Amino acid sequence: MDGTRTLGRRERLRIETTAEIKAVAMDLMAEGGPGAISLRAIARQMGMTPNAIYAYFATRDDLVTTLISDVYTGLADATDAALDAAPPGDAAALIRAWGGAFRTWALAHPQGFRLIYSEAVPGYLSPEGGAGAEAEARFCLGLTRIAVTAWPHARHLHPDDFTWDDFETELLAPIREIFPGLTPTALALTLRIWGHLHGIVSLEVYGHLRAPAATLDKIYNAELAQLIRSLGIDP
Amino acid sequence: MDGTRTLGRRERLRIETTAEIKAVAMDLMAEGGPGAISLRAIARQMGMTPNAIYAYFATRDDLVTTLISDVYTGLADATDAALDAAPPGDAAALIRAWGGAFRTWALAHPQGFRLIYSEAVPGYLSPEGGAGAEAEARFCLGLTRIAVTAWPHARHLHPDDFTWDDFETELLAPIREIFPGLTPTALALTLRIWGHLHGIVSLEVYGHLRAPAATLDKIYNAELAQLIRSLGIDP
DNA sequence: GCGGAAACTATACGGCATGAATTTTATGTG
DNA sequence: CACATAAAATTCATGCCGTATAGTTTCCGC
Repeated sequence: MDGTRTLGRRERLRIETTAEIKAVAMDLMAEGGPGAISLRAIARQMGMTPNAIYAYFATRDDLVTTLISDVYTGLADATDAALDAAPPGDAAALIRAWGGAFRTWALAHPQGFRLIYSEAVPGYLSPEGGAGAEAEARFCLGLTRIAVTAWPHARHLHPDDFTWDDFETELLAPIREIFPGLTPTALALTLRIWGHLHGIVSLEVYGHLRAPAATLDKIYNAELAQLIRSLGIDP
Repeated sequence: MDGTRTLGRRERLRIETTAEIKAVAMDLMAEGGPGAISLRAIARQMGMTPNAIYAYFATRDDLVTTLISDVYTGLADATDAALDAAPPGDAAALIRAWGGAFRTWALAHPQGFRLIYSEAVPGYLSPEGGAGAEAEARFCLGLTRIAVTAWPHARHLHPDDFTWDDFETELLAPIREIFPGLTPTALALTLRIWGHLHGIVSLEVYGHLRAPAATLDKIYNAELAQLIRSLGIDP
């Protein structure tokens, strides 16, 4: 029995309209930034009354939360796919794949980047735990995998300053289950690497790095190269 | 003759009111974030009509631009002061001073950090060249000074991949005048270091780094320590 | 074919930035 | 001191925004 078979015209329409609302919202965001997402603009675009949207999303914030989740999922999909396409044991290749996918995605979806990382929607308050929490966890898990893969080469280069007490156990448990070889210092390193790449890409996306595009490519490649070196991996 | 002596009551009041508008706007931002900056809220707080503010700032965006400039100036003052208080030739001390001042300022002024780095004001569009451009230049100049100071130790650790052609000359000229010893690769390194620290602090300010405050301190200190090591400086 | 739910519209309220016109207020000058 | 003038502030209006409430249409399952 096919589950979708039982969908009546009603629920099919509902799904399609929901998708259209999100698609129009994404379009508005793509040109105009996250702040351009408004129920009235979406309704105008769709030839509807603003209030009709309330049949699909309880509030504008609910819609934005869904968008953040979708967009972050897209980012996590991109980095995961890059990781899957790289040779699993080759830490340098994993770094180049993940790092490249991250920046490529960010430059292709600058407004999406702003949406998920800078609360750029006027009155929006993200729900507890954050909007794209699940996707963000998956996104970071990829980076953690890299750190775990590289750790045998890297551990002697980094002072072993951290213990598991430095992290909150409820967040920790699922990660340690997936990566039994993870150490506290490797986790701290993971967060720092995240920061490095996030920072460079973030400055680039927001236009603070006033250099030609080709130079920004070189700078990011230099960053990845030094990251690989700093993890004690042979080029 | 004292220049301020010639100020009449009128201009003194104007200056005071302008200052009060900015102060109230800062207060609103401190509790409620950059998005809470609204002319009506400011006017309410001051017991005025919203339109009265137009006598002091042409538009809300003008006010925001001024605020960004003020806030960024505060950040640049903080990092400059830290740099001035450190032993000039000691690159490791400069890094710890600058990096520490940067993060300390960001944690003390999280909403200011959001204001200057993430365009979090609803419909705000920053003018050409960016709002806090002068302060940002000064802020980056401090970091450049560190890179220049450390470069003799660091240069053999970094492949010399960059040339002056990689950067735009009009932005470059004033910097090269201040730092005759600056090389293109050192400048690229400066931007990358900016990215590293910006990214870690940014993730922390936005709550993406879900770890206890003490751990975040340790992570940042580990970052500064590794930065010093990666520049070939003895501890 | 009929009851009820889902989808949608109409109207309204309060908040926002801002423009134009107007009144109030203070200043410098005759 | 009185008055013209410019600055400061108010009032009124327009057009955005989210969203609450109430009413209407449409379609599905029984």
